Order: sequence, then structure tokens, then C-alpha cells
Amino acid sequence: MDHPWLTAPAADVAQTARSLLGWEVTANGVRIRLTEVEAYAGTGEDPASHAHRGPTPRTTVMFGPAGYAYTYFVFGMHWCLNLVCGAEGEAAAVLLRAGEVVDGLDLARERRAGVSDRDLARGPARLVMALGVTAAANGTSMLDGTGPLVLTPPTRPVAPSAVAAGPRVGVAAAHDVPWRFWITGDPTVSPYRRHVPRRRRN
DNA sequence: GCCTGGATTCCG
DNA sequence: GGAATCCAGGCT
Repeated sequence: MDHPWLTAPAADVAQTARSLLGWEVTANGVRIRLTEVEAYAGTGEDPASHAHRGPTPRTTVMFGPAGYAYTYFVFGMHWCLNLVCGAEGEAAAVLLRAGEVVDGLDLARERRAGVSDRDLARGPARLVMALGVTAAANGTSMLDGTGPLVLTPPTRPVAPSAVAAGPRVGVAAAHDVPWRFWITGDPTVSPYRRHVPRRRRN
């Protein structure tokens, strides 16, 4: 499958993120339609990006070619999923923040026991749980079917006028860039929380 | 080596 | 509003 915009320069990663809304991610029997994403620019350009200060063992995948999954562990308990974008070496990425489960509802409910259907993938770590992916997906392609994740074009296209933009969630740096994109009014979009500085321990 | 704090979620 | 709960990255 050909996704020319995926390899657009890192400087255009915001546009790439916007284009991803409505696309579908399938893994382990669950298919999710993306309703919310966040863009992270290339190395050296975005203080909020894990790749900001250059490659490290954790972020190696981000410096590879576009179309690969970058998963990372956060807060000692959660996994998040990114799609690597831009030219090889630029380390741009799009964080997949939320979506609507459009297939495999029973499996998703099993993995997210006790929550309403709208909350199944309403948040980056929740989306990962619903898809049943973790560390094993890191560094696998999301385009060619060789990994657990498969990215496919929208079944229901998203009109450009239906896309809203705002600051990224939980990110202190570059708070002024509106690089979070979501489908206006969609119930599966995560509730916005601005970055809250942690209280210092006494 | 040690220390800090995080692209979060859930519960009180 | 705060706890849970690891570890990458920065600094001593």
C-alpha cells in the first residue's frame, strides 16, 4: 500500500497526523477507527518528542523509516502506540490517542472489562489495551502485514471541516502548537487534560 | 550509579 | 486530586 504523505518531511508531520484521522488500525482481532491523534516533530525540533535529543536505545525505531510502530512504556504501567513518520532519520511520529472500535467489539470488551463501549479506546493507553498490543509490536511494520498491526484507509472518510485542532495533552513543552487533532464531536475522543506539573515530594 | 518525573488511567 | 508503579535519560 502506498501512503506518500506518511513520508512527508517531518516539518509537515502535523498535516500527516491530520490525514490519519478516520484510518483504521487492526490488531489481534480488533479494528479501531482513529478519532484522535497527536503529532511529534523530528529530532531537535520538538522538545516534547522522545527523539528530541537524538537516538537512544528506546527511540531507535523512531529514527527508522516511516510506517513502523513505536511503542513505549509510561508511568510504570501503560503502553502507548506511535506511527513513525517522515523521512528516515528524522524521527517524526504520530501518537494514536483514541478511536472507535468498529470490529471485534467482543474481544475489545473482554480486554477492557467493565467500561462502556465509548471508553474502549478513549485514550492512548486504552487504545493499546483494546488492541491487545504491547512491547512486542515495537519496531514492526504497520503497512505490510508482517507485524501484529495493520493500518488501512478510512471506511468512512473524514471531511476536513470535521477536524478540530488544539494543544497536545499532558505536554508542557511547546504548549502553543496545536498538534492534537480530533474528529469534532466524536464521543470517543479523550477528554482534554492540560499538563499538570507534579507536586514536589517533601 | 542515583534521582527525577513522565505523550496515563482509575478511583476517591 | 492523588496513587499506582517502572525505567529512560540526565546529572553527580
